Amino acid sequence: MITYSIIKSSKCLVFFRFSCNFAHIMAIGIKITPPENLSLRDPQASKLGCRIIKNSIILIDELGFEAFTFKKLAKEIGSTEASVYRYFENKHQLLLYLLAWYWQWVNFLIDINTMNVECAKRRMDIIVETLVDAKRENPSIDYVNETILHRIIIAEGSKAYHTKMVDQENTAGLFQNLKDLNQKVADTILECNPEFSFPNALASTLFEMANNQLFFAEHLPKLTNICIKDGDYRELKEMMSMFVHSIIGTKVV
Amino acid sequence: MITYSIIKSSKCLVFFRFSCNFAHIMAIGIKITPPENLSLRDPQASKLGCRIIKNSIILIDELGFEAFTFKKLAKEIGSTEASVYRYFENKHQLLLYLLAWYWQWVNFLIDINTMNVECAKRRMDIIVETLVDAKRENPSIDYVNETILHRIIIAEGSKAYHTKMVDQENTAGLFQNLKDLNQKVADTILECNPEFSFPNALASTLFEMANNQLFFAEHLPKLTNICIKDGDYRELKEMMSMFVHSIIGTKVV
DNA sequence: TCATTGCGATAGTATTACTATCAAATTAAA
DNA sequence: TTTAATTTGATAGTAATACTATCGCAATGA
Repeated sequence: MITYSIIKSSKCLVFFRFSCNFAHIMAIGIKITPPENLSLRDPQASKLGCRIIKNSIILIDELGFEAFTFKKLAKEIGSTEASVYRYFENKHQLLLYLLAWYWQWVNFLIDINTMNVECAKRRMDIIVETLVDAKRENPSIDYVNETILHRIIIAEGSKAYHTKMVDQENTAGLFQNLKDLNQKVADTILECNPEFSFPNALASTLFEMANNQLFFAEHLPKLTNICIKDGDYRELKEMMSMFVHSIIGTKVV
Repeated sequence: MITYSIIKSSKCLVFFRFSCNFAHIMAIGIKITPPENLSLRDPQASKLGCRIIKNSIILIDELGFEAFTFKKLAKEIGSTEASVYRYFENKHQLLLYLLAWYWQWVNFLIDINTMNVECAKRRMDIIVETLVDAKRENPSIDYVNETILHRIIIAEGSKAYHTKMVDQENTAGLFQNLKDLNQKVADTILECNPEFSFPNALASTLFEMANNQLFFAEHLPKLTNICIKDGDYRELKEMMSMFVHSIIGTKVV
């Protein structure tokens, strides 16, 4: 369950005064809390912890997950390796933490983006848009750059579960946020067509598809027909929307 | 271009005598040749090279790619780390070699499985089946266990391109076999519906989907509706077939 | 103000990911 | 069949990684 809370800040209040359009209400904030066993202590509860989060996102994006080390991170934030290890057991746990954050964040974005949208087909399209382009920033948390985090998800996301510890980690609940997100999308698919037999499989395919096609468009263009220029993701959104509605045989109400 | 050749061996000739059904002609062999720059020297040209291939497949499957090292491999085959390094620059290159092998192998399997099948829709279904269940073994090469290799592809395949060197490696042609395979599937999609706009994107989605759904079925069942028991992949094949034909709007001729 | 906790500093270990060298063994060429 | 070239095994060594352990100071909170 996600809890919503209004964050107070002068900047946000200004936005409130100028617009009632959801897309501009920057004052809606959310406290994201990855599972407790994804860190040795809550990084959001201390300054060092927040610096670890913030700079690990930047550094993983910059170096790639393989070349990223706690030593380099410590140097970057002017701390020590040992201090970083007090927050996370290892870099894999840190990656899982960031992913859990992201999954929860997308879940929240879907909630606010689909709020008050009656038509299930339209909600499905909004979900696709959100998966492809989860770029809205959370104004209440300045130590997470959602745009860079999204790049990490695209490039490194699948490494979260492609390990020998998957089963163990899954049992420990470390993928709960991903499963919640999957279920939310699956439920919307079922609303489009209650007879559809594979809602969860389609939902997970959509996640992977969004990330992979973005990755291919940039790095292996022969594997896609999508072209992304100037941050315009419309082509991918339209393709995915077309795929989804073809598969589930959405009937427009 | 793949070259086909008949391999002679007593075992294979026996099969020849008993059956003319393609599924049982085990005497069709294929020499698979990954790009030259995927190894420092051709491992298939020496005994040690073949032992490296054979046992790296077994060991990666056993330990997972992260825990797999050349030292452990050397110990396994009774050789030395330095000797393994004479064949492959590092374990990432070895993984790429194995994947290139696999992609070429699946390409070949699609060729023989769809041989003489006129109907494009039927060929598409055979492609889906082959992607999901590339389990036929190549009798002419005993140092590659295709079944175990398939497990590696499912568990580690995406790590091939999720690195900071993708662009460089792609320029060097290391993903050519994957792109060829993708193009073959894309061409068949276009045969089903010449108007279809996203053949390559759908093809790459099918590859990822086959592997991911198999992985989820085993490790993260909440992310799929597919259930695999006793090696029966029919449910996945049927789901994917349904997805494909819904998307491309196949017309049965 | 006293106890706890967090942090920085330093040290140390086993493993990883290589590179280099040399001699013995094997293979290919003459 | 001898010679030359190549391939391997054996050993050594290095820089980096992935940690673990200890200590004392500083901030915090009860």
